[in-house]
Amino acid sequence: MSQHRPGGLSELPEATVARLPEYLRALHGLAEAGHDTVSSEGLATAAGVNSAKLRKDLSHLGSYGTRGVGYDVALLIEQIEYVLGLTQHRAVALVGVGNLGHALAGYAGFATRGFRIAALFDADPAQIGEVISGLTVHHIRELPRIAAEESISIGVIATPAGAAQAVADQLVAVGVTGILNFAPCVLSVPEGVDVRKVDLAIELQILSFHEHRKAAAGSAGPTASLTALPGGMAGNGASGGNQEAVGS
Amino acid sequence: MSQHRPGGLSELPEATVARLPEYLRALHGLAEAGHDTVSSEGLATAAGVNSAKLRKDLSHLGSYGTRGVGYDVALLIEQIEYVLGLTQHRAVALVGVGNLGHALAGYAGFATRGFRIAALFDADPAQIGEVISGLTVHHIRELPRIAAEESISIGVIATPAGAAQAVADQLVAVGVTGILNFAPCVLSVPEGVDVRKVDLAIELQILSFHEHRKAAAGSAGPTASLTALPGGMAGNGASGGNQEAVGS
DNA sequence: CGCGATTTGTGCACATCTTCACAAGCGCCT
DNA sequence: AGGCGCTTGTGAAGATGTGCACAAATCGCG
Ligand SMILES: NC(=O)c1ccc[n+]([C@@H]2O[C@H](COP(=O)([O-])OP(=O)(O)OC[C@H]3O[C@@H](n4cnc5c(N)ncnc54)[C@H](O)[C@@H]3O)[C@@H](O)[C@H]2O)c1
Ligand SMILES: NC(=O)c1ccc[n+]([C@@H]2O[C@H](COP(=O)([O-])OP(=O)(O)OC[C@H]3O[C@@H](n4cnc5c(N)ncnc54)[C@H](O)[C@@H]3O)[C@@H](O)[C@H]2O)c1
Repeated sequence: MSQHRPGGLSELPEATVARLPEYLRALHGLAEAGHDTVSSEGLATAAGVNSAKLRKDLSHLGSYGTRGVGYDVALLIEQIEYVLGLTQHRAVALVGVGNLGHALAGYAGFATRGFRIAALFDADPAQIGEVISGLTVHHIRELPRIAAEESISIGVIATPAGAAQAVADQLVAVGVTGILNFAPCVLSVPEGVDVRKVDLAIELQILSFHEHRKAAAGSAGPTASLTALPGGMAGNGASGGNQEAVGS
Repeated sequence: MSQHRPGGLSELPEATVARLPEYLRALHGLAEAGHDTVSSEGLATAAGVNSAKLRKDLSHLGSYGTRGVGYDVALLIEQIEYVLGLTQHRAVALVGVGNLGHALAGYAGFATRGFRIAALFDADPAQIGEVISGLTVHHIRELPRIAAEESISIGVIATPAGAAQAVADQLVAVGVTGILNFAPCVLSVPEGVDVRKVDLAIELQILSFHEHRKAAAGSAGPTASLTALPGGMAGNGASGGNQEAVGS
């Protein structure tokens, strides 16, 4: 047969990488439910995607499905965990144990899904020394020492936006090359460092757009255009001129 | 001139919609810094995107930039807020005030970016009646009454995964058509209801993949292939046969 | 041993998104 | 008034992602 040579990790399409964790979660669920094998259709449903897409995704890993049967659940879990680099539980540093940081520090999903919170950091003297879920909060200035001891590879930033860039710089300085940023700001990092951002407000605003769109479609008919645009005169009088986009 | 007819909200590419909130955040920063106008290059940098992409995105809104000058900051803020439906502060219901829910309930970014937490819900009798950031926690069974009073349009789910689908069903039943789900599970909802999901573990796993990839490239040269694949024999002996994908 | 039922893997066409490159438009300065 | 430099808006090409539809492979069964 083709043998296909899985190529390199670099050849995995980014969109596929983003879905593998979802497949993994679904597979763990299936394994707990006692399934030994699963069809692409079954797994696709559990993961909320199209089955053809799922098959194509899995084929990129060199895929060990069996025609007429499906995929071996345990084997597939192992494959995906390997590809994602989860076989070693990576050490994660969490910086900023405020409102959100406390919740994250106590989150069980860290450990159960391939990670280990290795250390907590903050800059506020009042927080230093506090123990959260068995972990002591260290001053951020201890980051270099602890990063070396624990071989931190991923950093999570849960500080206010104003401090995020400075924290990112410090993380990069101690060798962290993957950052998950909860602060609502753009981080600038050297090439080779990956940043992913989670912003609650952005998610809500995207939902809001769809609410708005649905409402407009309902009230103004299927051809609804940008009705009642704020026009141009509000902020400043300049550039006025031509905003007759109203009503239609 | 072209006049371009902004078409409808429906014509905005989804990728563009997902970036508008980021532009909006950057614009607010620029406004506070005292800028009246901004070039596509400047705004693109502040938002962390390519300037051509930004211009194309803005052109979809009918865009009122001025050649040779740039965009009027205040006007653009207004335009984007209108398109995203933020001119009315939407009412949000938060269900599940555990670890994460507490952090979300106390999050100031809700209010400052176009939303109003209208009510908190939980199922745990121990939580009912508690006041968090000025809001009382209600029993989930009061959802219908309160949803009607407050005209909730968006629901946030911060319950354990096992309860998420039931909560989603209840939200949909009271007319919510936009859901932000923090529970690690797939929600099934009727057509017309939008679900967005935030999963911390998935983000970390994607970062982990890139760490893994970078490490492999470094140690095994640029042509690094899926070295040391777990092989095929672990889960079960079946389907063995042809896993000589090792080394090569 | 062969056949039919089932399910994978993938070629292909289509859709969406990104990026470049540049003409057209605008304001400022002389 | 005219020219110049700057910036937008967009056509076109390429890259990436999606989904259909079907041949190929495998299993179970008679
Ligand atoms: N709370 C939420 O639900 C929520 C949701 C989405 C996003 N966010 C974002 O997450 C971030 C944290 O939110 P929060 O509500 O936990 O804020 P917070 O103010 O409660 O906590 C911030 C913590 O960061 C620490 N800190 C400040 N500067 C630091 C530095 N230089 N180094 C180390 N630690 C530092 C502070 O001492 C504090 O403990 C913010 O950027 C916020 O916008 C929060
Ligand atoms: N804590 C985190 O940092 C974090 C991070 C990412 C994702 N999550 C996810 O967010 C969710 C909540 O996490 P958590 O740590 O806050 O959990 P938690 O157990 O602390 O809180 C869950 C809350 O939901 C309530 N609840 C349970 N069933 C309910 C129902 N049917 N209706 C209404 N309320 C109900 C519980 O009473 C509890 O207060 C989980 O799915 C978790 O996986 C948490």
